[in-house]
Amino acid sequence: MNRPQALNDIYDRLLARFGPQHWWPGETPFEVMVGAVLTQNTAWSNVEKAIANLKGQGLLDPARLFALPPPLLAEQIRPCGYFNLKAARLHNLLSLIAGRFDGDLDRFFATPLASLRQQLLEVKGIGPETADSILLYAAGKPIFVVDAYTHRLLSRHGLIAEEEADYHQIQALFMDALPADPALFNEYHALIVRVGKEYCKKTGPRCGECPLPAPS
DNA sequence: CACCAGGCAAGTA
DNA sequence: TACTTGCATGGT
Repeated sequence: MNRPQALNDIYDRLLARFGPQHWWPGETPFEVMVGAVLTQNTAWSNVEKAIANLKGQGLLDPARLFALPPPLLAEQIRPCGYFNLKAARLHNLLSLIAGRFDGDLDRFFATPLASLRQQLLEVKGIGPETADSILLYAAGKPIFVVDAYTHRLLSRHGLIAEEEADYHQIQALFMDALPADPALFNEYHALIVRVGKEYCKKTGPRCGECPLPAPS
């Protein structure tokens, strides 16, 4: 079976088994964007605690958060780990939005996709996955998000060679195989995380109960 | 106790 | 270019 068909088949099986996932967890685009930075190499349950702190302090707002000195921001996001690093990274991102877009997230997201992605990647601390998560889940752009689960799933099912697994190559596999539909990209990535958390963890995979065909 | 979780950048050779 | 390391909390 060719790869585009395999990827479409996997989507159909995941959707049939798990149903729509309603991602990304977050009430506003700004909250989603902040969550994308805070969840870097971190369990989402810890990010929730950090977001709850910010919300409780009334800080979940571009101007308020940018005005907060990074050491105080770090204190609020402590539960999600790497707090000094992430405070600086968030501040870098907020600085871009404040400086070039007057703190207006809608204006920032109205930037053409290629330019918007490039500007995100120029922020120190925003790599390809964080940029694409913001583009897809906060801005609603047609970009496929590749993460550790995506990489692992394709590798375990023999759809990529381990060393071939460059971020943009994996992204291209999905974007070439699927129509450029943000709702579809959203759902597919969410389903990959869903099956990954339950059956395709780094250690202890439970392939026998996984709705996908067992790896060969 | 060890290992893992929706990365990224900086350092080394 | 290709590895390696630091960053850090909370759950299993």
